Amino acid sequence: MMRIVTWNINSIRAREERALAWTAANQPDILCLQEIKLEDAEFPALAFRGLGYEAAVFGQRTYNGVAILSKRPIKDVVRGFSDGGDEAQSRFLSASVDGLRLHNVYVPNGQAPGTDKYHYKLEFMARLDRWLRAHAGDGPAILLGDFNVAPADLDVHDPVAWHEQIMCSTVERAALARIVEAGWTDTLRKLHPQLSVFTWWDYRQLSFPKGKGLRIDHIFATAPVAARVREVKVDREARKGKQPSDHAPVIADLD
DNA sequence: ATGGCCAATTTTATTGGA
Repeated sequence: MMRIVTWNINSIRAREERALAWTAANQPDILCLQEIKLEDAEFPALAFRGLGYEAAVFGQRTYNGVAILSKRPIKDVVRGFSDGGDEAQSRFLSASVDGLRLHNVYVPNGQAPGTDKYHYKLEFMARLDRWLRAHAGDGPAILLGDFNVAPADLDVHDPVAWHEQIMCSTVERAALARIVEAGWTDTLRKLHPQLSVFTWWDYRQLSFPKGKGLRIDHIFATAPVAARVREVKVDREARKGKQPSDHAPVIADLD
């Protein structure tokens, strides 16, 4: 059994204790974090080492930053796309653990359709698509993280209210579909085709207690890995209590 | 059984998140 988790932690500094306690309790083999919001040197690697984890970090202060934590050795780390393009934002970290390739991504939010940030988001997704097609290869791999896109109306608490809004627009969904169609399986949807389940709830307006969420954090896998997936779930417990992240962890258990 | 934005910086306002 192998447990792989993605979690937008929304500042590891603000949530270090919470992240450590959750990790100790849930024992992921691999934990991929987004929005760590600090530089590599400030990442609490020692604290995670105390729980038995190695860390690969592609940090950035204030915004962004991604990390991979693993019980087994992390190899062949790629920080950013290293494709000659803009690396001003730390949003992509790729590495191998026991022959399994992991691609941890934090897609830009995009603010609102039509804005500069929206176009940046679409460019980032096109760049991710190109990078994966060029470098992902055909071995066992997982693509996971905060994609900031709800793939379908089933992933939205109120599809009418969110119609063509950020994270739900037709163009964003097409950009994600373009990435996925290269050979990635949405592991949660494979196991739960009709389940309404969310991974993010706005801090405002009692969104979490009211169930007003979106499914924007995903774990995709290539076919041989997807065949090993036994369960995928969202840990809503982690969204409760004092000072939670606005995202909940998504957990995939593989044979 | 979940709770009325939050985190970081530019810090007593502003920016970005989603």
